[in-house]
Amino acid sequence: MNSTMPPIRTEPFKVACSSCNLRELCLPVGLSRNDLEQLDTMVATRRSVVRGDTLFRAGDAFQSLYAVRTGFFKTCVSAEDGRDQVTGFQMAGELLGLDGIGSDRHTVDAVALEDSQVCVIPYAQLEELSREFSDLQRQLHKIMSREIVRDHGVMLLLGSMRAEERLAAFLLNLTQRLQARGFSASSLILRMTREEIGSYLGLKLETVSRTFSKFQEEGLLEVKQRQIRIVDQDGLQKLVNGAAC
Amino acid sequence: MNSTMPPIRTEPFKVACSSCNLRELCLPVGLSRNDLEQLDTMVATRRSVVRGDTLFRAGDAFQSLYAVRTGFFKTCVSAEDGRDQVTGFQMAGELLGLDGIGSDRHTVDAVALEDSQVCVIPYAQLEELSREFSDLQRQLHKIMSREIVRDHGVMLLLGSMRAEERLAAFLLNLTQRLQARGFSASSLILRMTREEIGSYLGLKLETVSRTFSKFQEEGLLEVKQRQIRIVDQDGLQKLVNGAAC
DNA sequence: CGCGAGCTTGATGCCGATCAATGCATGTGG
DNA sequence: CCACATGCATTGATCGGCATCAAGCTCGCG
Repeated sequence: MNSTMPPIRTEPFKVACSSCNLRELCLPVGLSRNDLEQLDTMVATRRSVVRGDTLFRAGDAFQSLYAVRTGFFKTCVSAEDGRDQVTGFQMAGELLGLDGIGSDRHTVDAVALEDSQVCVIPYAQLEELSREFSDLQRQLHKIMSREIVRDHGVMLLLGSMRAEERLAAFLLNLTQRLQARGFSASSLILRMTREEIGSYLGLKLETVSRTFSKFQEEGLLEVKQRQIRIVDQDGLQKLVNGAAC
Repeated sequence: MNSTMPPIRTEPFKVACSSCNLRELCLPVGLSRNDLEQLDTMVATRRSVVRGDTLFRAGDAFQSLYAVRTGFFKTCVSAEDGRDQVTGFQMAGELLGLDGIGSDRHTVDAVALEDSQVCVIPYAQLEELSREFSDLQRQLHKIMSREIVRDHGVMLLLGSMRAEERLAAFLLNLTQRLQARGFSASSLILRMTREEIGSYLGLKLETVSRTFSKFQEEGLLEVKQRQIRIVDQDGLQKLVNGAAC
């Protein structure tokens, strides 16, 4: 494994956080003008990852965090026996690599589901800078804490929801995050396969497919391959809340 | 909810991290003499929680982290409809409350499964101190990152393992942590009910019970209510790795 | 001593996995 | 431009693991 690394393309031209249109969603949230300019000095490079390539793999040395600038990623853990589990999907403004801090090695694979760009955030510098700027420190801590809380939500989903509830929760979460980025709340194109959705939700791809079909029959969704239109958002929400009981 | 808070018992006598026998497992790992003394000034109080009581509840304002000094806790998230999910079990040296940083409110309930004591770590002070002492900062980040990694492991378990594998993984994890604290690697007393184990593992209590019985029949364990003796650790390990396939 | 919380065990049923076939979209080479 | 391959999605039939329902059992404790 980790045999032949593909050449890493970095683009070291100026990509200021302070003028990034994602600054209200990304690491810079809540930072002052001054703090932002400090961030700019640190986040000096981007990196492009083509669809299907990995940004990093489990076992790789941990150096940097990555903020998704454009595109879409999944992260997977895998057990020795080959089983693997998608642990999350990341879109613009979301951070990748937090798992690596604890052991100086990444513990998941991060795979681009479409051609993507990330901002490289050298971790040593981030730690240093966050010692100086308490707002940055606070923001970093919040992001990590929220990741923990998100994971707890996934555990609840995996541990106690049924297939329909899981898929409904997944779709609502996805649209909510897309909406925060200015996309439609009701219409989306899935970046991932049925199998990847299934892995994330603890279901087999056939079950995901059947559940999509069921939702369509019930008038909750319109499904055409990866194009999804949400027809009855409240209906989905009720499923998640278990109001059916 | 949160109706009548029980009186909070704090014991403000000196409980120095620098002389704590958990310092190799807890927040102070890897800190220098000097850093440790700084920690001492901050972690000034303990709090006792009797079995069945909550240390904090979802929705409570977040003020402090807590390090388990003695005893045993579980943390639970709950959905609106009442379903709840145990997200973890915490023993001596482990930190509680990280979930609260992101939103200034706790998002889980922390319940003592036996009479317990925790060290109170005022979070504002911890942030401040960790700006000054980079080793402390690094340690805090590592702890948060490891929590994320742990959660990913639970997702893998919940998403792709079968009942026997889940229980085997759970037991091995538990004994490993107990062993790190100087307890036997092969003999333990469960602090939680079958139902709580089931909630953590995404199983019903009957399934947990049956699986214990099965393990006993197969000569992997001796089970007498909550007293467990691990007879064949390798056998359990093989189950987890899916080597049975 | 008897009550009750928690545990065990059995019988049955259902949800989602598995196995298998077909359909649909995209891309590639003749 | 068509023929075919390939990857992904859908749908059906069947199976199995775990949930559910329902009794007893154990043990600690008032």
